[in-house]
Amino acid sequence: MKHLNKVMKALSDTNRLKIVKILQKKEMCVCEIQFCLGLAQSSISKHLKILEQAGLVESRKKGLWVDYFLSNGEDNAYAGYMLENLQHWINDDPEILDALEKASQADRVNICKG
Amino acid sequence: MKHLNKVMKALSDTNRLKIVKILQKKEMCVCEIQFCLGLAQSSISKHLKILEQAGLVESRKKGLWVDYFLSNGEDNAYAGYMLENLQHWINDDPEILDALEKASQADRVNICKG
DNA sequence: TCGCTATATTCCAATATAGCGATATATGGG
DNA sequence: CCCATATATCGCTATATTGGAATATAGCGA
Repeated sequence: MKHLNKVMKALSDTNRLKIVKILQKKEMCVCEIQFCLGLAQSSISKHLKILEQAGLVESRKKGLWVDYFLSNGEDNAYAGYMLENLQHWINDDPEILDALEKASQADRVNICKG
Repeated sequence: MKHLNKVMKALSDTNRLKIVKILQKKEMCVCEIQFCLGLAQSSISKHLKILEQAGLVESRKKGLWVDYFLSNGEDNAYAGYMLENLQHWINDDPEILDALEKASQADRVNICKG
């Protein structure tokens, strides 16, 4: 039950739902995600940690940047099922659409280094 | 997104997960659920209200008792999907098994009235 | 090594949540 | 109407969560 509980807690925050939805489009670094959501950098980092510990996302260091992407569900089966569900869910929500729109504009080179 | 968020929040508590799992077996009144979980009656009532407002459970007055049962998902599609998922999830968890065992013994006439 | 930058962590304030006891509400029986 | 019972609500405390500013860490280039 612990694994399921972690997944549910991770997905019970709207900002983390937004992160999952934009990562469905492409993998992103922290500053790109920050650009999409408009929260402080530390808040994004914390949300990503919660998602990572629930087995929903994984990360890969790429020089200075850390790329986050959706997990394949190997680590936590419940996470895999929920990610599959979320492919089809809340695609019409205005806040999600807004975040996705920003995600399509997000480019780490323009966002950072300034 | 609000509907999904309510469902996720409702399912992000282990006691509420237990309630959903035991209601999969049979509908129950508040005192029977209380017997299965071992929480105060007011706490059970509050959990049930949260589950109800998320569209996961419904209730039916039956004299002094109020029977709670799983929703059919008409009210909130996300609730319906999650209830379907939960049919297959955490069935081997020891805490769930314990609650289910208690549920099979629970009989409102013995539990209440003194 | 030194600085610059991207990310992680720590600390703190504000708010939300879970739990319980006490009380209120509602129903059925006498 | 009055009492007993089942459930809901209120008031409170302890804990968890969220968010941000400040700081620490890590990698890159000069």
